[in-house]
Amino acid sequence: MQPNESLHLSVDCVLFGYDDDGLKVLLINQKEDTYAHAQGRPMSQLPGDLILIDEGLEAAAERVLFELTQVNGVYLKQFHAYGDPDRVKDHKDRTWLRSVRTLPDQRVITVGYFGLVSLHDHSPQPASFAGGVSWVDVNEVGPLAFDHNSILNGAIEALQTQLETHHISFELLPKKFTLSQLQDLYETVLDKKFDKRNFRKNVKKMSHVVPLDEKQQGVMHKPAQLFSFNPDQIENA
Amino acid sequence: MQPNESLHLSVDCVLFGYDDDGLKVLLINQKEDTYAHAQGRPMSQLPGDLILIDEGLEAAAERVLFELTQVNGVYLKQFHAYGDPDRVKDHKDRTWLRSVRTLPDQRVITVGYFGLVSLHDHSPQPASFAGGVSWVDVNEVGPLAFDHNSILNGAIEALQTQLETHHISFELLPKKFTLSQLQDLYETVLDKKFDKRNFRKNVKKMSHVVPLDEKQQGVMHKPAQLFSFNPDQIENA
DNA sequence: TTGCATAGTGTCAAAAGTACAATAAACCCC
DNA sequence: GGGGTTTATTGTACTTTTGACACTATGCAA
Repeated sequence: MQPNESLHLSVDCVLFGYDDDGLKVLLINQKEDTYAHAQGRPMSQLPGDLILIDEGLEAAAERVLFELTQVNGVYLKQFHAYGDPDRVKDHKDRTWLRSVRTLPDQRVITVGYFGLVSLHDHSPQPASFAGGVSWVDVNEVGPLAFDHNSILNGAIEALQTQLETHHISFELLPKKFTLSQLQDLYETVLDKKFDKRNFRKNVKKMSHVVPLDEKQQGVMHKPAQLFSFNPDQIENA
Repeated sequence: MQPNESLHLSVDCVLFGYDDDGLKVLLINQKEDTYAHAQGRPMSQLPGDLILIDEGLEAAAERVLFELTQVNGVYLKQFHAYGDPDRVKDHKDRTWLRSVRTLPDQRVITVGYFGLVSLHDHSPQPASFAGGVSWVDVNEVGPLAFDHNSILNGAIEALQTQLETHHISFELLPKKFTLSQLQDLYETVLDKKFDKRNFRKNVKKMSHVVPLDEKQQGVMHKPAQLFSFNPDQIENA
C-alpha cells in the first residue's frame, strides 16, 4: 500500500479580534443551503482552506485571512497540527463537505494558526467581510464543525502563553492606548484580574511602552494619558 | 487546479536520550550506496516516515520510534509543522530521495515530535537498534539532510520550554537518581549553571520528588541519597 | 457647586531569588 | 589505620520581586 495516497492538508485560522468590547473570533457560518444541522441550528466553523500545491503553510494562512478580511500583514503564529484520522468524518460534517468538496471523504490534516487584529481603529469591520462571516465573543462560541472547538481552545491557550512570554499586546490595541485599555486586554485574554497599581508598576518597567504627549479626548471623566509601543524596543523575550 | 493533489505528509522524530554523559539525539545515517555527499561525507537525518492513510500523527511518530528502538510508551510531544514547499528540494536531498521513494519529487510537509528516553537503565542501547542508527551528542550534530537542523533546533527549544514549565525530568532519568544527577540534567538541557544549595532548596519544594531509604553504591566517595519521582504528585503545571 | 466616573499614585510585608563556604562520608592507597 | 581524594550535604544574610491595600485628582454634566 502506498502511504497517504489521498490525504489532504489544510490550514485553519483562529483570527482573534480585540476591542473594548472583548476578545472575538472570526467565524464563518455555513451557508443555509449547505449546512448540516446540529440541534436544528446552522453550524459555524473556523476559516481555513486546503493549501495550494506550491504554497507555504503560513502563506496559506495569510491567503485565507486576506480573502476574508482584505487585510494583510496580520500577526500569525502556528500553534498545533491536528491529524486525527476521523476529524472530518462526523456525519454532520460530511454532509456539509459533500456540498463543497469534490472529494469529501478524504482525510484532512490541518495546521492551526492564530492571528491577531485590533478592532479599534477602522480595521477590519465585519461589514467589509464577505457575507456569512462574523466576530463572535470567545466566551459565546457555540458548537463548531469538525474539531474546531478543540482547535479554538488550543489557540486560546497558545495566545495566553504568547501574551505572557512575548510582547504581542500591541497587535490587539489601537496605536494610541491608555493603561486601562492595556490592563483590560491582559485581564480579558488571561481571564484574571490584576491590581491596578501593581500592573502600572510593571508597565513602567517595560521600555517598549512609551508615554505620549497626549491625552484621551471626548470622555466624560478625567482623561487618561495615552501611550504607544516603540517597536524598536520590543525584546524577543 | 486541484489543490495539493500530490502532497505528502510525514512525521519526523527528535528522540532525545539522556545519561550521565550528556544529551543525545537519535540519528539515522543514510546508507553508503544511497547517500549524497555533503563535503564528501555521508549525511545523517532524523528518523521519520510518511504517515499511513489511517494513522494519527502521534501514532505515526510512535511507529517510527518503535521500529527503530523497539521501545514503546516514550514521552512524545508535537512541537511544530514544517511546510516550506522547497524543504525537500535541495539537490543532495533529492539524490537520496530518488533512491528510497517512488515519488521523490513530491512536496512533503512534516510534523515534528520530540521524544524522551533515559539511557541509564538498560534502556534502548544503540546496539539493539537497526544498523546505521546512533546517538549523537546534541552539541556535536553536523549538517543534516533536508531542513532537519532547523527541526532539531526547534525540538531543543521546545524541550527547554517544556522542562521549565512541566515536570518531565523523570522521563530522562533512571528510576532512582541523585540530586546531582537531577541538577546535571537541568544544567545540560537548559545550558546554564545552577547553585547547588539553591537548586536543592527548590527541589525540596517539589512534592513529586521523594527521597528513598537508599543510597548510591559502588562509588568511591560519599554516597548520595537516592530519590525517585512520585507520579501521583506530578501536577500539570 | 455638586455629583459622577475614571485616572493616577506609594508603602509595607511576605515571598522568592541569589550569593556564598565549611563539614561529612566513603573509598583508595600507602 | 591514616592521609588524600572525591563528592554530598547543609544554612544564613541580602536583594529583588510580588502582593495587598485606599485615597486624591481631573474633567464633564446636571
